[in-house]
This record gives sequence, structure tokens and C-alpha cells, in this order.
Amino acid sequence: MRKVRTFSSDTDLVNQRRNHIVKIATEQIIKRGYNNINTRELASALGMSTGGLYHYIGSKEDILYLIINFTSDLTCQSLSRFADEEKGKSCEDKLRDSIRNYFEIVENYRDFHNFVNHIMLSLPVKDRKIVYKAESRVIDYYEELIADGIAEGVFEAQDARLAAHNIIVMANAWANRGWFLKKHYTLREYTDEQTDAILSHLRRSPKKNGHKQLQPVKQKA
Amino acid sequence: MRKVRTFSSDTDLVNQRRNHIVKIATEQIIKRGYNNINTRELASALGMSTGGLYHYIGSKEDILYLIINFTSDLTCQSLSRFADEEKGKSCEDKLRDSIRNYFEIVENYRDFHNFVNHIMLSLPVKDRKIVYKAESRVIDYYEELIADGIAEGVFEAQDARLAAHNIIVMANAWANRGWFLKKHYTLREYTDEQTDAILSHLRRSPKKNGHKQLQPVKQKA
DNA sequence: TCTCATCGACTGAGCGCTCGGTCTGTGTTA
DNA sequence: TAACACAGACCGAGCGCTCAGTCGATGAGA
Repeated sequence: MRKVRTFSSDTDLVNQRRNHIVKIATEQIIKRGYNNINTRELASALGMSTGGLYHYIGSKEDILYLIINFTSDLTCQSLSRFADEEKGKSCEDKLRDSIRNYFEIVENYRDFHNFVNHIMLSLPVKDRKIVYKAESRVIDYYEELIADGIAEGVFEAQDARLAAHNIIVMANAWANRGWFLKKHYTLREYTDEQTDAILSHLRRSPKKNGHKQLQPVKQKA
Repeated sequence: MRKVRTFSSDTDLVNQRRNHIVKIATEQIIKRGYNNINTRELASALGMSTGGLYHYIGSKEDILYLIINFTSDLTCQSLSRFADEEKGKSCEDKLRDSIRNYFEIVENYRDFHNFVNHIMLSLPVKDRKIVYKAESRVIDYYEELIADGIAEGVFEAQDARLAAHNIIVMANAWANRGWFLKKHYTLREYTDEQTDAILSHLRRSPKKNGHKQLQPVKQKA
């Protein structure tokens, strides 16, 4: 991960300042775009001068990396939290609860999720892997959970990876497509509807019966 | 829609040049980012000088609008094509075929879809509405199709809007998340799997039965 | 000859970042 | 105790560079 320069040797102060930079810069960048806000404006939004800002970072671009690091940490915390809360629950309840948790995290940290999705093209390709890696861990978590459900006979046999990926996509849609979704749904409504969609597919996948038998399946219902 | 300046009165030539600009600029901007490529590099990629480029556009930003316009036109053509092909088909077949068609369009014009999704934050808010509007039309199309299926009793009663929106989200995921999806799936596989997921939910939505009755439903299956 | 398409050197505005300077707090010495 | 030196946090004007866009020159075609 990229090393960000600071002139301060006070680690606590550096962390404190940088957390503040991450928070405010994310808001501003999401609102206006990374390239539509200059360092003077950023510094002003932070309540500092540019010199003060450069006491803690080495370049404007460093801010992007601070934010990405913060978001990756969030992802790790999410996974730890899911693992802590899943003990003693059925596969389906685990899945339902962790979907709700993840959607809430996406809502609470919407700016960071939006940020990462949109800033990706500004990064060198090798640095995009940091982001990919963090997100792949979430996909892996859900894939394993779904695969366990399939092994236990709770879910129908199907492509667990794609089902897991769809959960991430739906969560990101909430963060990215507020222009449409928030006109029509609350987070709770959206979460419930999407959880239902995911579970209805997991419980009874028509793929098992092949496409040509779709009509017979319907008659048996 | 934004008026783009040209010094030429030869409409055919302007269109020809601009289509070329749209095509090449989209590739370059997607590959490198709008703000990471300057007008000289763009002109060079186009096989022109900057002066030649500015004969057909008024500003670098105009290129964004040309591309957005092109993408909106694509969307209109997609909808016309769906409408032409749906005559005499059942709701389910219409839905299945139009999903496949839309996914193929997203694949064929992946650069434009990526472009619009990522460039949104560079636009003034009022101009984002152009993009929102084009995409809302696709959502409306699917919502109406699903609502017809519900009215005919082919699909279970549910939120047609969200189901329609999910189709768009899944198609965009193919365009935007190739880093993950293309490692595991061909377009055909992805289309079939997602169509199954969508249809399994439409045919049998557990929401109608409420969450508390999930187990009894399963036993009846 | 005139018109139009194209070129590329040039312009000036704006950018990220630096660096000389100020201010404040702390420690040392007389 | 007071004065001074020092370190570190912070400031903001200015620098060098890059950028988008211009404009006079040139060549081609009618």
C-alpha cells in the first residue's frame, strides 16, 4: 500500500488529522468530483491551509489512497462483525441478517462506497487491485455461506458465486443509484425486497429443471 | 441538450468527424480517465491536431456530451428494437428475450456504458438528468412488461419497479465489473443465470406469503 | 482566386506544491 | 522566575508547470 508522507512524528495527531481529511475530502470529492476541487478549496473545507494539509500528506493524490485504505478497513470490519453474529443461526438467517447488515453498512458509508466506485478509473491499474481484493473478500464470504446452504440442502443447487456477487451488486446499487431508488424506497423496504428476491431464487432455482420444463414446473406449483 | 460548436457547415462531415471523436475518445477516456488525458493526446489518438479537433467541438467538455448523446440514442434504439421484436410473444418470452438483447447491447457498447457510469460526477447536476432520463426509459419499459405479466397472472404480484431496476443493475454489473465477472462467466452464461434468477423471483415471490410463512411454503414445494 | 479544413506555436489561467515565515508550547539556563 | 532557544504545527504568497483553447499560416480543392 502506498506510503503517504507526513512531517509530523506524532502518530496520534497524524491519525486524527488524516481521519478528518478522509471524512471531509470524501464528502467534497463525491459532491464535486476529484478534479473539480482544488487543494485550496479542500484545505478550506478542512479548516486548514494548504501548507497545513501538506504537513500530513505528500500530494493531492495521496488523499485518494487514504480514502481507499479507510474503505478497505471498513470492509474488513464488516466481515469480522458478520462472523461474530452468525453463531448458532441457520444458513438462511445468517444470510438474511448479513445482507441486512451489509446494506446498512453501505448506507452508513455511502460516500466511501460511491467514492471507490467512481474513482477507480483515476488509479493506476496495479492499485485497483487493492480495491478488488477488499471487495472479493465480501463476495467470498457470501459465496461460502450460500455454498454451505446448498450443502445442507437448504438452498437449491446453483451458482453460489453469482448469487453472492448479486448481493454485492444490489448493495452497491443502493449506494450508487440513489437518484432512482431513494425516490421509491426506504433502506428497509429495499433491503427486504432484495432479500426476498435473493432468497426466492436460492430456495427454488428453475435452472435445476432446465429451461424447457418451465411450464411443467409452473403447473406443479 | 447542449449545443456543440463547429466551424464547419458541412453537416455530413461534422457527423462523420464527431462519430469518430465519440468512438476514439470513449476508448481513451475509459482506459485512462477523462482527466488523465489531455487534448493533445486525444487529438493524436484521433489522428488530428488540437486545432483540427476544435474545428468540430467547442471544448473538451463537449466531448462528454457528444458521448452521452450517442449513448442516449443507443438506448432509444434498444427500446425500439425490443418493441419491434415482442409482437405475438408471451410476457415471459418477451422478458427473456429483451433481457438477452439488453445484455448484448450492454456488452457491445460496454465502453459507453462504463463511460456514462463513471463520468457522471464530472457533470453539473442539471446535466446528469439527461442520463437519468435515458436510463429511466429502459426501467419503465421493463416495469411495464413485468406489470403486464402480473396482470395476466403469469408473474406473482410484487414490486415491478424494483424487479425492472434489478435487470438494469445486473446488465450494468456486466459492463462495470468485468474484473470479477469475466473471470468466471461468458456473456451467455451470465445472461442465462441472471435471467433464471429474475424469472424464478417473478414466478414465485415469497413476499406474498409473508416472511413468517417461509417454512410452510417450502414444505409444500 | 476564394473557401474551407487543418496545423501547431503560442497564450494566459489555473493547478499542485513549496518554502519562508509566524505562532505557540516547552525546556533550559541564568 | 524570567528570558531565551528551539521544535513543531500551521500559514499563504508565489513558483513552475500543465492545461484547454486560440489564431495566423498553409495547403487542397473547386
